[in-house]
Amino acid sequence: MPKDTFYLTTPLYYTQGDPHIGHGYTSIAADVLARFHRVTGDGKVHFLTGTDEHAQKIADAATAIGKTPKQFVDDMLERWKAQWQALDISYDQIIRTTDADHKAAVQSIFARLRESGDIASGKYEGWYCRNDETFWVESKLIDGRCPNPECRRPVEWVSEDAWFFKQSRYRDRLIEHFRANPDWVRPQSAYNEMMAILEGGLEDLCVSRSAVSWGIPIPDEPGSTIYVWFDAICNYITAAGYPHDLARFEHLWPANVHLIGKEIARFHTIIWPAILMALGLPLPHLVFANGWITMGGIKMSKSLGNIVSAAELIERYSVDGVRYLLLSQATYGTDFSISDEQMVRRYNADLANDLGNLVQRTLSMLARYRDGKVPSPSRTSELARGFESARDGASTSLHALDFRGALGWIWGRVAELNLHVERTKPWELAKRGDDRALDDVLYELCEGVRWISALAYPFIPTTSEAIWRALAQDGLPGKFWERELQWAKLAAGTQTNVPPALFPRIEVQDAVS
RNA sequence: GCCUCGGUAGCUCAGCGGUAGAGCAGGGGACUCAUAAGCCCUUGGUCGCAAGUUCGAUUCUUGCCCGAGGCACCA
Repeated sequence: MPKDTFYLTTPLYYTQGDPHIGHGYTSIAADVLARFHRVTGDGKVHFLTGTDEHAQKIADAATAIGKTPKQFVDDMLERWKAQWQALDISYDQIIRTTDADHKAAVQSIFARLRESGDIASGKYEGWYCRNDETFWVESKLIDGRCPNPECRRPVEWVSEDAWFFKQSRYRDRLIEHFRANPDWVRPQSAYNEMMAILEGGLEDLCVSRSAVSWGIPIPDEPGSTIYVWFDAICNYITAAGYPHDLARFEHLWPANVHLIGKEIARFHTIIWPAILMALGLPLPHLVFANGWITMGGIKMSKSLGNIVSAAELIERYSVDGVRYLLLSQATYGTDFSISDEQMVRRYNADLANDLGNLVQRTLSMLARYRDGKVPSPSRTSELARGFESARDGASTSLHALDFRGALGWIWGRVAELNLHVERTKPWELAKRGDDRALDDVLYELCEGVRWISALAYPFIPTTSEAIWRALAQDGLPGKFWERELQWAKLAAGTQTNVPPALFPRIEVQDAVS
Protein backbone atom coordinates (compact mmCIF):
# COMPACT_ATOMS: atom_id res chain seq x y z
CA MET A 1 0.00 0.00 0.00
CA PRO A 2 2.79 2.50 0.64
CA LYS A 3 4.55 4.40 -2.07
CA ASP A 4 7.27 2.13 -3.36
CA THR A 5 7.93 3.16 -6.95
CA PHE A 6 10.22 5.83 -8.32
CA TYR A 7 7.74 7.96 -10.24
CA LEU A 8 9.04 10.50 -12.70
CA THR A 9 7.36 12.58 -15.35
CA THR A 10 8.08 14.74 -18.35
CA PRO A 11 5.80 17.65 -19.18
CA LEU A 12 2.79 16.94 -21.31
CA TYR A 13 3.92 18.09 -24.68
CA TYR A 14 1.60 20.46 -26.46
CA THR A 15 0.55 18.87 -29.72
CA GLN A 16 -0.10 21.96 -31.70
CA GLY A 17 3.24 21.57 -33.43
CA ASP A 18 5.99 19.11 -34.16
CA PRO A 19 8.55 18.10 -31.58
CA HIS A 20 12.04 19.54 -31.70
CA ILE A 21 15.25 18.63 -29.93
CA GLY A 22 14.42 20.86 -26.97
CA HIS A 23 11.48 18.64 -26.14
CA GLY A 24 13.68 15.66 -26.82
CA TYR A 25 16.26 16.97 -24.36
CA THR A 26 13.83 16.84 -21.46
CA SER A 27 12.71 13.38 -22.51
CA ILE A 28 16.30 12.16 -22.75
CA ALA A 29 17.09 13.41 -19.26
CA ALA A 30 13.99 11.69 -17.94
CA ASP A 31 14.89 8.50 -19.76
CA VAL A 32 18.42 8.41 -18.35
CA LEU A 33 17.01 8.85 -14.90
CA ALA A 34 14.39 6.14 -15.45
CA ARG A 35 16.95 3.67 -16.76
CA PHE A 36 19.31 4.43 -13.91
CA HIS A 37 16.62 3.68 -11.36
CA ARG A 38 15.67 0.50 -13.18
CA VAL A 39 19.17 -0.93 -12.81
CA THR A 40 19.76 0.15 -9.23
CA GLY A 41 17.97 -0.35 -5.95
CA ASP A 42 14.88 -2.47 -6.38
CA GLY A 43 14.40 -1.24 -9.92
CA LYS A 44 10.79 -0.13 -9.45
CA VAL A 45 10.18 2.81 -11.72
CA HIS A 46 7.23 4.43 -13.40
CA PHE A 47 8.12 6.82 -16.20
CA LEU A 48 5.21 8.93 -17.43
CA THR A 49 5.10 11.10 -20.50
CA GLY A 50 2.25 12.32 -22.62
CA THR A 51 0.53 14.93 -24.69
CA ASP A 52 -1.56 17.98 -23.98
CA GLU A 53 -4.27 17.93 -26.63
CA HIS A 54 -6.92 20.46 -25.72
CA ALA A 55 -7.42 24.17 -26.33
CA GLN A 56 -8.66 26.44 -29.00
CA LYS A 57 -5.39 26.71 -30.86
CA ILE A 58 -5.45 23.00 -31.54
CA ALA A 59 -9.07 23.12 -32.66
CA ASP A 60 -8.18 25.98 -34.98
CA ALA A 61 -5.11 24.24 -36.34
CA ALA A 62 -7.26 21.20 -37.06
CA THR A 63 -9.95 23.23 -38.81
CA ALA A 64 -7.32 24.93 -40.89
CA ILE A 65 -6.35 21.65 -42.50
CA GLY A 66 -9.83 20.23 -42.63
CA LYS A 67 -9.58 17.79 -39.78
CA THR A 68 -11.53 17.30 -36.60
CA PRO A 69 -9.57 18.13 -33.47
CA LYS A 70 -9.50 14.49 -32.52
CA GLN A 71 -8.10 13.40 -35.89
CA PHE A 72 -5.58 16.17 -35.64
CA VAL A 73 -4.25 15.18 -32.23
CA ASP A 74 -4.28 11.50 -33.17
CA ASP A 75 -1.99 12.31 -36.06
CA MET A 76 0.21 14.55 -33.95
CA LEU A 77 0.59 11.89 -31.34
CA GLU A 78 2.16 9.59 -33.90
CA ARG A 79 4.76 12.21 -34.70
CA TRP A 80 5.64 12.65 -31.06
CA LYS A 81 5.81 8.93 -30.55
CA ALA A 82 8.16 8.66 -33.49
CA GLN A 83 10.49 11.14 -31.85
CA TRP A 84 10.43 9.31 -28.55
CA GLN A 85 11.15 6.05 -30.29
CA ALA A 86 14.00 7.56 -32.27
CA LEU A 87 15.56 8.81 -29.04
CA ASP A 88 15.07 5.48 -27.24
CA ILE A 89 12.76 6.96 -24.64
CA SER A 90 11.66 4.06 -22.46
CA TYR A 91 8.47 5.50 -21.03
CA ASP A 92 6.12 3.23 -19.15
CA GLN A 93 2.98 5.20 -19.86
CA ILE A 94 1.68 7.82 -22.24
CA ILE A 95 -1.20 9.91 -21.04
CA ARG A 96 -3.27 11.98 -23.42
CA THR A 97 -5.48 14.70 -22.04
CA THR A 98 -8.21 13.41 -24.35
CA ASP A 99 -8.18 10.01 -22.62
CA ALA A 100 -11.58 9.19 -21.15
CA ASP A 101 -10.09 8.35 -17.75
CA HIS A 102 -8.25 11.61 -17.59
CA LYS A 103 -11.29 13.64 -18.59
CA ALA A 104 -13.47 12.01 -15.99
CA ALA A 105 -10.77 12.42 -13.36
CA VAL A 106 -10.30 16.10 -14.09
CA GLN A 107 -14.03 16.67 -13.91
CA SER A 108 -14.11 14.92 -10.60
CA ILE A 109 -11.22 17.01 -9.30
CA PHE A 110 -12.93 20.15 -10.50
CA ALA A 111 -16.20 19.18 -8.84
CA ARG A 112 -14.46 18.33 -5.63
CA LEU A 113 -12.66 21.65 -5.46
CA ARG A 114 -15.89 23.43 -6.22
CA GLU A 115 -17.48 21.67 -3.27
CA SER A 116 -14.65 22.62 -0.97
CA GLY A 117 -14.84 26.20 -2.12
CA ASP A 118 -11.36 26.18 -3.62
CA ILE A 119 -12.99 26.79 -6.94
CA ALA A 120 -15.57 29.53 -6.67
CA SER A 121 -17.62 31.51 -9.09
CA GLY A 122 -16.76 35.05 -9.85
CA LYS A 123 -16.99 37.55 -12.57
CA TYR A 124 -14.22 38.06 -14.96
CA GLU A 125 -13.88 41.33 -16.69
CA GLY A 126 -10.84 42.18 -18.62
CA TRP A 127 -8.93 42.18 -21.82
CA TYR A 128 -8.82 38.83 -23.48
CA CYS A 129 -6.63 37.55 -26.25
CA ARG A 130 -8.59 34.94 -28.13
CA ASN A 131 -5.50 33.50 -29.76
CA ASP A 132 -3.60 32.93 -26.53
CA GLU A 133 -6.69 32.21 -24.46
CA THR A 134 -5.24 34.55 -21.94
CA PHE A 135 -6.52 37.47 -19.96
CA TRP A 136 -4.25 40.47 -19.76
CA VAL A 137 -4.21 43.37 -17.38
CA GLU A 138 -4.47 46.68 -19.09
CA SER A 139 -1.00 47.79 -18.09
CA LYS A 140 0.55 44.93 -20.00
CA LEU A 141 -1.14 45.65 -23.29
CA ILE A 142 0.94 47.13 -26.04
CA ASP A 143 -1.05 49.62 -28.10
CA GLY A 144 -4.22 47.77 -27.20
CA ARG A 145 -2.77 44.52 -28.47
CA CYS A 146 -1.71 41.25 -26.94
CA PRO A 147 1.74 41.72 -25.38
CA ASN A 148 2.89 38.27 -26.39
CA PRO A 149 5.54 39.05 -29.00
CA GLU A 150 4.51 36.10 -31.10
CA CYS A 151 0.86 37.13 -31.09
CA ARG A 152 0.29 40.89 -30.98
CA ARG A 153 -3.31 40.51 -32.01
CA PRO A 154 -5.98 42.94 -30.86
CA VAL A 155 -7.52 41.99 -27.54
CA GLU A 156 -11.19 42.27 -26.72
CA TRP A 157 -13.02 43.36 -23.60
CA VAL A 158 -15.00 40.54 -22.10
CA SER A 159 -17.14 40.31 -19.04
CA GLU A 160 -18.40 36.94 -18.03
CA ASP A 161 -19.20 34.66 -15.16
CA ALA A 162 -16.30 32.36 -14.55
CA TRP A 163 -14.81 29.91 -12.10
CA PHE A 164 -11.74 30.82 -10.14
CA PHE A 165 -9.23 28.60 -8.42
CA LYS A 166 -8.58 30.33 -5.12
CA GLN A 167 -4.87 29.75 -5.08
CA SER A 168 -4.29 32.87 -3.02
CA ARG A 169 -5.52 30.83 -0.06
CA TYR A 170 -2.37 28.77 -0.30
CA ARG A 171 0.20 31.47 -0.66
CA ASP A 172 1.41 31.30 2.93
CA ARG A 173 1.59 27.55 2.91
CA LEU A 174 3.49 27.64 -0.36
CA ILE A 175 6.01 30.10 0.99
CA GLU A 176 6.38 27.95 4.06
CA HIS A 177 6.98 24.93 1.88
CA PHE A 178 9.58 26.75 -0.18
CA ARG A 179 11.40 27.87 2.95
CA ALA A 180 11.31 24.44 4.52
CA ASN A 181 12.40 22.69 1.32
CA PRO A 182 14.98 24.89 -0.38
CA ASP A 183 15.87 22.06 -2.75
CA TRP A 184 12.42 21.21 -3.94
CA VAL A 185 12.67 23.46 -6.99
CA ARG A 186 15.87 23.33 -8.92
CA PRO A 187 18.02 24.77 -10.23
CA GLN A 188 18.45 27.57 -7.73
CA SER A 189 17.58 30.21 -10.31
CA ALA A 190 14.11 28.72 -10.78
CA TYR A 191 13.61 28.54 -7.05
CA ASN A 192 14.55 32.20 -6.67
CA GLU A 193 12.27 33.29 -9.44
CA MET A 194 9.27 31.40 -8.08
CA MET A 195 9.89 32.51 -4.54
CA ALA A 196 9.92 36.11 -5.73
CA ILE A 197 6.59 35.59 -7.46
CA LEU A 198 5.09 34.14 -4.30
CA GLU A 199 6.35 36.97 -2.17
CA GLY A 200 4.86 39.41 -4.62
CA GLY A 201 1.42 38.00 -3.99
CA LEU A 202 -0.89 35.59 -5.76
CA GLU A 203 -4.06 36.29 -7.63
CA ASP A 204 -6.71 33.69 -8.13
CA LEU A 205 -6.66 31.84 -11.37
CA CYS A 206 -9.54 31.79 -13.80
CA VAL A 207 -10.01 28.13 -14.67
CA SER A 208 -13.02 28.19 -16.94
CA ARG A 209 -13.38 29.19 -20.54
CA SER A 210 -16.75 29.93 -22.00
CA ALA A 211 -15.53 30.48 -25.53
CA VAL A 212 -13.50 27.32 -25.91
CA SER A 213 -15.30 24.18 -26.96
CA TRP A 214 -12.32 21.83 -27.45
CA GLY A 215 -11.72 21.02 -23.84
CA ILE A 216 -13.07 19.14 -20.88
CA PRO A 217 -16.63 20.30 -20.11
CA ILE A 218 -17.24 21.76 -16.71
CA PRO A 219 -19.49 19.43 -14.71
CA ASP A 220 -23.14 20.54 -14.83
CA GLU A 221 -22.25 23.38 -17.11
CA PRO A 222 -21.94 21.97 -20.58
CA GLY A 223 -21.42 25.33 -22.25
CA SER A 224 -17.94 25.93 -20.95
CA THR A 225 -14.72 24.05 -20.55
CA ILE A 226 -11.91 23.77 -18.07
CA TYR A 227 -8.86 25.94 -18.67
CA VAL A 228 -6.34 23.87 -20.58
CA TRP A 229 -3.53 24.27 -18.06
CA PHE A 230 -5.70 23.12 -15.18
CA ASP A 231 -6.72 20.14 -17.28
CA ALA A 232 -3.18 19.30 -18.33
CA ILE A 233 -1.35 19.73 -15.07
CA CYS A 234 -3.64 17.29 -13.31
CA ASN A 235 -2.26 14.54 -15.54
CA TYR A 236 0.44 13.68 -13.05
CA ILE A 237 -2.14 12.36 -10.63
CA THR A 238 -4.86 11.23 -13.02
CA ALA A 239 -2.30 9.09 -14.86
CA ALA A 240 -1.33 7.54 -11.54
CA GLY A 241 -4.93 6.58 -10.84
CA TYR A 242 -6.40 9.53 -8.98
CA PRO A 243 -9.21 9.33 -8.12
CA HIS A 244 -10.38 6.20 -9.94
CA ASP A 245 -7.65 3.73 -8.90
CA LEU A 246 -6.39 4.75 -5.50
CA ALA A 247 -4.65 1.45 -4.88
CA ARG A 248 -2.36 2.12 -7.81
CA PHE A 249 -2.08 5.79 -6.92
CA GLU A 250 -0.67 5.07 -3.51
CA HIS A 251 2.23 3.13 -4.98
CA LEU A 252 3.20 6.07 -7.14
CA TRP A 253 2.31 9.34 -5.52
CA PRO A 254 3.94 11.69 -4.68
CA ALA A 255 6.09 11.89 -7.77
CA ASN A 256 9.81 11.75 -7.11
CA VAL A 257 10.51 14.28 -9.80
CA HIS A 258 8.76 16.35 -12.43
CA LEU A 259 11.19 17.19 -15.20
CA ILE A 260 10.12 20.35 -16.98
CA GLY A 261 11.46 23.24 -19.02
CA LYS A 262 12.09 26.46 -17.20
CA GLU A 263 9.29 28.39 -18.89
CA ILE A 264 6.63 26.31 -17.18
CA ALA A 265 8.14 26.46 -13.71
CA ARG A 266 5.34 28.66 -12.46
CA PHE A 267 2.65 26.15 -13.30
CA HIS A 268 4.55 23.36 -11.66
CA THR A 269 5.79 25.04 -8.52
CA ILE A 270 2.98 27.43 -7.63
CA ILE A 271 -0.31 26.52 -9.28
CA TRP A 272 0.23 22.78 -9.17
CA PRO A 273 1.21 22.50 -5.51
CA ALA A 274 -1.68 24.80 -4.63
CA ILE A 275 -4.07 22.41 -6.39
CA LEU A 276 -2.52 19.48 -4.55
CA MET A 277 -2.86 21.30 -1.24
CA ALA A 278 -6.50 21.96 -2.01
CA LEU A 279 -6.97 18.26 -2.69
CA GLY A 280 -5.14 17.32 0.48
CA LEU A 281 -2.44 15.45 -1.43
CA PRO A 282 1.30 15.48 -0.77
CA LEU A 283 3.55 17.49 -3.05
CA PRO A 284 6.09 16.07 -5.47
CA HIS A 285 9.55 15.76 -4.00
CA LEU A 286 11.30 17.71 -6.71
CA VAL A 287 10.58 19.88 -9.71
CA PHE A 288 13.63 20.27 -11.91
CA ALA A 289 13.48 22.90 -14.64
CA ASN A 290 16.03 22.47 -17.39
CA GLY A 291 17.40 25.28 -19.51
CA TRP A 292 17.35 25.64 -23.25
CA ILE A 293 19.46 24.40 -26.03
CA THR A 294 20.40 27.43 -28.03
CA MET A 295 21.97 27.80 -31.41
CA GLY A 296 24.98 29.97 -30.83
CA GLY A 297 23.27 31.49 -27.80
CA ILE A 298 19.96 32.12 -29.52
CA LYS A 299 16.80 30.31 -28.58
CA MET A 300 15.31 28.05 -31.18
CA SER A 301 12.16 29.46 -32.65
CA LYS A 302 10.07 29.09 -35.72
CA SER A 303 10.40 32.70 -36.67
CA LEU A 304 14.19 32.48 -36.69
CA GLY A 305 14.04 29.24 -38.62
CA ASN A 306 16.71 27.68 -36.42
CA ILE A 307 14.70 24.76 -35.13
CA VAL A 308 16.61 21.53 -34.94
CA SER A 309 14.83 18.21 -34.90
CA ALA A 310 15.94 15.09 -33.13
CA ALA A 311 15.95 13.24 -36.43
CA GLU A 312 18.55 15.54 -37.98
CA LEU A 313 20.88 15.15 -35.04
CA ILE A 314 20.41 11.41 -34.81
CA GLU A 315 21.25 10.98 -38.45
CA ARG A 316 24.59 12.66 -37.91
CA TYR A 317 25.62 11.53 -34.42
CA SER A 318 23.50 8.40 -33.79
CA VAL A 319 20.96 8.16 -30.98
CA ASP A 320 23.49 7.43 -28.31
CA GLY A 321 25.68 10.18 -29.70
CA VAL A 322 22.89 12.71 -29.33
CA ARG A 323 22.03 11.55 -25.83
CA TYR A 324 25.66 11.72 -24.75
CA LEU A 325 26.42 15.03 -26.42
CA LEU A 326 23.40 16.85 -25.02
CA LEU A 327 23.78 15.66 -21.46
CA SER A 328 27.54 16.11 -21.28
CA GLN A 329 27.53 19.56 -22.78
CA ALA A 330 26.51 21.54 -19.69
CA THR A 331 25.34 21.17 -16.14
CA TYR A 332 21.72 20.08 -16.23
CA GLY A 333 19.44 23.03 -15.62
CA THR A 334 21.44 25.71 -17.42
CA ASP A 335 21.12 26.93 -20.97
CA PHE A 336 23.80 25.85 -23.35
CA SER A 337 24.58 26.20 -26.98
CA ILE A 338 25.31 23.62 -29.59
CA SER A 339 26.94 23.78 -32.98
CA ASP A 340 27.84 21.15 -35.50
CA GLU A 341 31.54 21.85 -35.23
CA GLN A 342 31.53 21.48 -31.48
CA MET A 343 29.43 18.33 -31.53
CA VAL A 344 31.51 16.63 -34.18
CA ARG A 345 34.66 17.34 -32.21
CA ARG A 346 33.29 15.92 -29.02
CA TYR A 347 31.70 12.98 -30.77
CA ASN A 348 35.04 12.04 -32.26
CA ALA A 349 37.05 12.72 -29.14
CA ASP A 350 34.86 11.21 -26.43
CA LEU A 351 32.85 8.59 -28.26
CA ALA A 352 34.87 7.43 -31.26
CA ASN A 353 38.42 7.89 -29.98
CA ASP A 354 38.09 7.33 -26.25
CA LEU A 355 35.25 4.89 -25.74
CA GLY A 356 34.76 3.23 -29.13
CA ASN A 357 38.44 2.70 -29.70
CA LEU A 358 38.98 1.45 -26.16
CA VAL A 359 36.44 -1.31 -26.63
CA GLN A 360 37.87 -2.12 -30.01
CA ARG A 361 41.50 -2.34 -28.91
CA THR A 362 40.62 -4.31 -25.80
CA LEU A 363 38.60 -6.96 -27.58
CA SER A 364 40.98 -7.06 -30.53
CA MET A 365 43.91 -7.80 -28.25
CA LEU A 366 41.88 -10.43 -26.48
CA ALA A 367 41.02 -12.01 -29.84
CA ARG A 368 44.60 -11.83 -31.05
CA TYR A 369 46.35 -13.08 -27.94
CA ARG A 370 43.75 -15.34 -26.34
CA ASP A 371 41.32 -16.25 -29.11
CA GLY A 372 38.73 -14.01 -27.50
CA LYS A 373 38.58 -16.02 -24.29
CA VAL A 374 38.62 -14.09 -21.05
CA PRO A 375 41.68 -15.32 -19.13
CA SER A 376 41.83 -16.07 -15.46
CA PRO A 377 43.46 -13.31 -13.39
CA SER A 378 46.10 -14.08 -10.81
CA ARG A 379 45.34 -11.12 -8.56
CA THR A 380 42.89 -8.34 -7.80
CA SER A 381 43.52 -5.40 -10.08
CA GLU A 382 44.76 -2.08 -8.83
CA LEU A 383 42.02 -0.62 -11.03
CA ALA A 384 39.23 -1.98 -8.84
CA ARG A 385 39.16 0.87 -6.35
CA GLY A 386 38.95 3.54 -9.02
CA PHE A 387 36.01 1.81 -10.62
CA GLU A 388 34.25 1.43 -7.31
CA SER A 389 34.50 5.12 -6.59
CA ALA A 390 33.34 5.90 -10.13
CA ARG A 391 30.29 3.70 -9.52
CA ASP A 392 29.53 5.51 -6.27
CA GLY A 393 30.25 8.90 -7.76
CA ALA A 394 28.04 8.29 -10.78
CA SER A 395 25.29 7.04 -8.53
CA THR A 396 25.46 10.08 -6.28
CA SER A 397 25.51 12.38 -9.28
CA LEU A 398 22.50 10.72 -10.88
CA HIS A 399 20.50 10.88 -7.68
CA ALA A 400 21.14 14.62 -7.84
CA LEU A 401 20.28 14.79 -11.57
CA ASP A 402 23.84 15.86 -12.29
CA PHE A 403 24.09 14.05 -15.61
CA ARG A 404 27.26 15.78 -16.63
CA GLY A 405 28.90 14.92 -13.35
CA ALA A 406 27.98 11.26 -13.74
CA LEU A 407 29.43 11.18 -17.24
CA GLY A 408 32.59 12.73 -15.85
CA TRP A 409 32.98 9.85 -13.44
CA ILE A 410 32.41 7.27 -16.15
CA TRP A 411 34.66 8.84 -18.75
CA GLY A 412 37.35 9.17 -16.13
CA ARG A 413 37.46 5.37 -16.12
CA VAL A 414 37.54 5.27 -19.92
CA ALA A 415 40.62 7.46 -19.78
CA GLU A 416 42.09 5.30 -17.05
CA LEU A 417 41.75 2.15 -19.14
CA ASN A 418 43.32 3.77 -22.18
CA LEU A 419 46.18 4.88 -20.00
CA HIS A 420 46.45 1.44 -18.49
CA VAL A 421 46.98 -0.07 -21.92
CA GLU A 422 49.90 2.30 -22.50
CA ARG A 423 51.41 1.58 -19.12
CA THR A 424 51.24 -2.17 -19.39
CA LYS A 425 51.90 -2.54 -23.14
CA PRO A 426 50.21 -5.91 -23.68
CA TRP A 427 51.91 -6.30 -27.08
CA GLU A 428 55.31 -6.36 -25.35
CA LEU A 429 54.07 -8.85 -22.79
CA ALA A 430 52.91 -11.02 -25.67
CA LYS A 431 56.25 -10.78 -27.46
CA ARG A 432 58.09 -11.57 -24.28
CA GLY A 433 55.81 -14.49 -23.58
CA ASP A 434 54.89 -13.21 -20.14
CA ASP A 435 51.59 -15.07 -20.09
CA ARG A 436 50.68 -14.44 -16.52
CA ALA A 437 51.10 -10.68 -16.75
CA LEU A 438 49.28 -10.63 -20.08
CA ASP A 439 46.39 -12.61 -18.60
CA ASP A 440 46.12 -10.15 -15.75
CA VAL A 441 46.11 -7.12 -18.02
CA LEU A 442 43.64 -8.55 -20.51
CA TYR A 443 41.36 -9.58 -17.72
CA GLU A 444 41.31 -6.20 -16.04
CA LEU A 445 40.77 -4.42 -19.35
CA CYS A 446 37.78 -6.63 -20.14
CA GLU A 447 36.41 -6.25 -16.65
CA GLY A 448 36.84 -2.49 -16.86
CA VAL A 449 35.02 -2.42 -20.18
CA ARG A 450 32.22 -4.46 -18.62
CA TRP A 451 31.89 -1.90 -15.83
CA ILE A 452 31.82 0.94 -18.31
CA SER A 453 29.08 -0.77 -20.28
CA ALA A 454 27.03 -1.04 -17.10
CA LEU A 455 27.72 2.47 -15.83
CA ALA A 456 27.04 4.10 -19.18
CA TYR A 457 23.89 2.11 -19.89
CA PRO A 458 21.41 4.77 -18.75
CA PHE A 459 23.01 7.26 -21.13
CA ILE A 460 23.86 5.15 -24.16
CA PRO A 461 21.69 2.05 -23.93
CA THR A 462 22.20 0.75 -27.47
CA THR A 463 25.96 0.98 -27.29
CA SER A 464 26.09 -0.45 -23.80
CA GLU A 465 24.08 -3.42 -24.90
CA ALA A 466 26.40 -3.97 -27.86
CA ILE A 467 29.38 -4.05 -25.48
CA TRP A 468 27.54 -6.22 -22.99
CA ARG A 469 26.71 -8.76 -25.72
CA ALA A 470 30.25 -8.66 -27.09
CA LEU A 471 31.29 -9.76 -23.61
CA ALA A 472 28.67 -12.52 -23.82
CA GLN A 473 26.65 -11.10 -20.94
CA ASP A 474 22.89 -11.55 -20.54
CA GLY A 475 20.12 -9.18 -19.64
CA LEU A 476 20.22 -5.43 -19.26
CA PRO A 477 23.75 -4.11 -18.82
CA GLY A 478 24.51 -3.76 -15.15
CA LYS A 479 21.17 -4.82 -13.74
CA PHE A 480 21.56 -4.49 -10.80
CA TRP A 481 24.59 -2.34 -10.02
CA GLU A 482 24.73 -3.63 -6.47
CA ARG A 483 25.17 -7.17 -7.74
CA GLU A 484 26.86 -6.76 -11.12
CA LEU A 485 29.33 -4.08 -10.20
CA GLN A 486 31.59 -6.19 -8.06
CA TRP A 487 35.14 -6.34 -9.35
CA ALA A 488 36.10 -9.63 -11.01
CA LYS A 489 32.51 -10.66 -11.61
CA LEU A 490 33.41 -11.35 -15.25
CA ALA A 491 33.87 -15.10 -15.54
CA ALA A 492 37.17 -16.46 -16.82
CA GLY A 493 36.68 -18.49 -19.96
CA THR A 494 33.94 -16.27 -21.35
CA GLN A 495 34.08 -16.30 -25.13
CA THR A 496 33.94 -12.74 -26.47
CA ASN A 497 33.77 -11.29 -29.93
CA VAL A 498 34.87 -8.05 -31.53
CA PRO A 499 31.86 -5.92 -32.44
CA PRO A 500 31.82 -3.47 -35.34
CA ALA A 501 32.94 0.07 -34.55
CA LEU A 502 30.58 1.47 -31.92
CA PHE A 503 31.00 5.08 -32.95
CA PRO A 504 32.54 5.42 -36.41
CA ARG A 505 34.50 8.62 -36.69
CA ILE A 506 32.80 11.51 -38.42
CA GLU A 507 35.19 12.87 -41.01
CA VAL A 508 35.04 16.60 -41.48
CA GLN A 509 36.04 18.62 -44.49
CA ASP A 510 38.33 21.14 -42.89
CA ALA A 511 37.13 24.64 -43.35
CA VAL A 512 39.65 27.40 -43.96
CA SER A 513 40.51 28.81 -40.58
C1' G B 1 9.78 48.42 -17.49
C1' C B 2 10.12 44.57 -13.41
C1' C B 3 12.55 39.87 -12.18
C1' U B 4 16.20 35.69 -12.92
C1' C B 5 20.66 33.74 -14.72
C1' G B 6 25.24 34.26 -17.23
C1' G B 7 29.90 37.11 -18.96
C1' U B 8 36.68 32.63 -16.68
C1' A B 9 42.21 30.11 -22.09
C1' G B 10 40.74 29.74 -29.69
C1' C B 11 35.89 26.56 -28.43
C1' U B 12 32.48 24.27 -24.66
C1' C B 13 32.32 24.63 -19.65
C1' A B 14 34.13 23.82 -13.98
C1' G B 15 35.72 26.62 -9.77
C1' C B 16 33.65 30.92 -6.29
C1' G B 17 37.94 34.57 -0.06
C1' G B 18 44.34 33.01 -0.36
C1' U B 19 47.97 35.58 -6.40
C1' A B 20 43.58 30.51 -12.01
C1' G B 21 41.28 24.70 -13.81
C1' A B 22 39.29 20.50 -17.21
C1' G B 23 38.08 18.60 -21.94
C1' C B 24 38.60 19.69 -26.97
C1' A B 25 41.40 22.50 -30.57
C1' G B 26 46.86 24.24 -31.62
C1' G B 27 52.50 22.89 -31.22
C1' G B 28 56.42 19.01 -30.15
C1' G B 29 57.72 13.76 -29.00
C1' A B 30 58.00 8.40 -28.18
C1' C B 31 55.08 4.01 -29.47
C1' U B 32 51.81 0.38 -32.43
C1' C B 33 47.02 -3.48 -29.50
C1' A B 34 43.28 -0.14 -31.87
C1' U B 35 38.28 3.66 -35.48
C1' A B 36 46.02 7.42 -38.24
C1' A B 37 42.75 6.16 -32.34
C1' G B 38 45.61 6.03 -27.53
C1' C B 39 50.05 7.89 -24.44
C1' C B 40 53.82 11.80 -22.87
C1' C B 41 55.32 16.98 -23.00
C1' U B 42 53.64 21.82 -24.31
C1' U B 43 51.74 27.16 -26.16
C1' G B 44 47.70 29.93 -24.35
C1' G B 45 43.85 33.87 -19.57
C1' U B 46 44.91 41.82 -16.85
C1' C B 47 38.59 35.43 -14.43
C1' G B 48 33.03 41.83 -18.64
C1' C B 49 34.21 47.19 -16.57
C1' A B 50 34.61 50.46 -12.19
C1' A B 51 34.44 51.42 -7.18
C1' G B 52 33.90 49.32 -2.11
C1' U B 53 34.62 45.56 2.08
C1' U B 54 39.08 42.68 3.42
C1' C B 55 45.75 41.45 5.44
C1' G B 56 44.13 39.46 0.64
C1' A B 57 38.64 39.13 -4.42
C1' U B 58 37.87 35.68 -10.21
C1' U B 59 35.32 34.38 -5.59
C1' C B 60 31.51 39.11 -1.11
C1' U B 61 28.79 44.27 -1.87
C1' U B 62 27.21 48.26 -5.10
C1' G B 63 26.87 50.53 -9.85
C1' C B 64 27.48 50.02 -14.97
C1' C B 65 28.11 47.44 -19.81
C1' C B 66 26.99 43.07 -22.78
C1' G B 67 24.21 38.39 -23.60
C1' A B 68 20.16 35.01 -22.73
C1' G B 69 15.55 34.13 -20.51
C1' G B 70 10.84 34.82 -17.50
C1' C B 71 6.60 38.15 -16.81
C1' A B 72 0.78 33.40 -16.97
C1' C B 73 1.57 30.19 -25.79
C1' C B 74 6.40 27.64 -25.75
C1' A B 75 11.58 21.70 -23.35
